[in-house]
Amino acid sequence: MPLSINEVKKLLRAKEYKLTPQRQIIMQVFLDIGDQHLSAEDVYQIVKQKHPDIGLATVYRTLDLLSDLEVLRKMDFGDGRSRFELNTAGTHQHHHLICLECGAVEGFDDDLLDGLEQVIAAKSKFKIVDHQLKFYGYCQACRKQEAHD
Amino acid sequence: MPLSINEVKKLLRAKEYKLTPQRQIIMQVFLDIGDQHLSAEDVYQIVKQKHPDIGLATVYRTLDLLSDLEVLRKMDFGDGRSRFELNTAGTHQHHHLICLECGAVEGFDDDLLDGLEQVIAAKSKFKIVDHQLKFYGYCQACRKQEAHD
DNA sequence: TTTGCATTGATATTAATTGCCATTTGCGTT
DNA sequence: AACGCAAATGGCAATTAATATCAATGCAAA
Ligand SMILES: [Zn+2]
Ligand SMILES: [Zn+2]
Ligand SMILES: [Zn+2]
Ligand SMILES: [Zn+2]
Repeated sequence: MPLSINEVKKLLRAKEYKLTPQRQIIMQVFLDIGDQHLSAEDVYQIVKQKHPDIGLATVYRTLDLLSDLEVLRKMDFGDGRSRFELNTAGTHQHHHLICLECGAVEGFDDDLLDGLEQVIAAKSKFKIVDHQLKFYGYCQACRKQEAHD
Repeated sequence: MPLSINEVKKLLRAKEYKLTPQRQIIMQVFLDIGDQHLSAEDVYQIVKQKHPDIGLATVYRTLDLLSDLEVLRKMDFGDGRSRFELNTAGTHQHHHLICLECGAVEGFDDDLLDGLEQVIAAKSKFKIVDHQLKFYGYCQACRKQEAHD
């Protein structure tokens, strides 16, 4: 659970990576922005405001690197681009509600599935290490505007 | 639950669509091939063997059309392309195991989540209409070759 | 047969991501 | 402080899935 840049630095060092200024800048975006799901382009636009000389390729590389370190979590909500968020709670407890109307994504943490992995593992030959649960529906704003009930 | 071409024809007719030869050929791939998850390119390659004059665009269009009719189900397993499968059992009961080593995908049907939607809906402001559950791990073949236990 | 309209197939286009490579940077060693 | 070198960067080309475009085709009704 990396809460600070220093903890990220330790994780990088442990795998012989450096905490470059660019990596620090990109990491800071996620530490600042809170509970949001950003695409690579999102991050690029935010970062460019204060650091116009950063490259898009570096953003992609850094997001992948931080995902490998499990500092970030790479997700796909079906809109054709990957999205990234801070991996604070363990992956297992974090799930998503996705609005079919406007695409809004809301995260929530719950461990209701923890027992389920063993049940599934017993029925199959898989060694399960992770899971991902997404709910699709209509958010409150869209429910008010259209008749989705 | 469309088991036959005729049932698909009815569903198409109900929405003013025709069962063209191309659509029938593409649909037949899924009826023949059983429990697999095919990309548009996969379908295109299979279909081209006996019908070399079919176009890739038509494959894409037909897969989208059949997904709209809920004859097929469009899925994403994180390998950068959409995959399609017969939508026999309801979507709600169909889930997937994905091998992190070789990418193999295994489907299984289970209704263990049916009660969960209400629990989540109660905690959030979403009107939930669907969900998707994926498990990640290592398939039997990969477990034998590498030490993943 | 003629007209209208959905469908098709070839091709161009879009958009996210990755690959490539010359240049720069961080950092340990002199 | 200057050096050497691998790692990292930035700009841009290349790739790739998917979509858009559009002329040609085919079917169905009049
Ligand atoms: Zn919404
Ligand atoms: Zn989230
Ligand atoms: Zn495997
Ligand atoms: Zn399946």
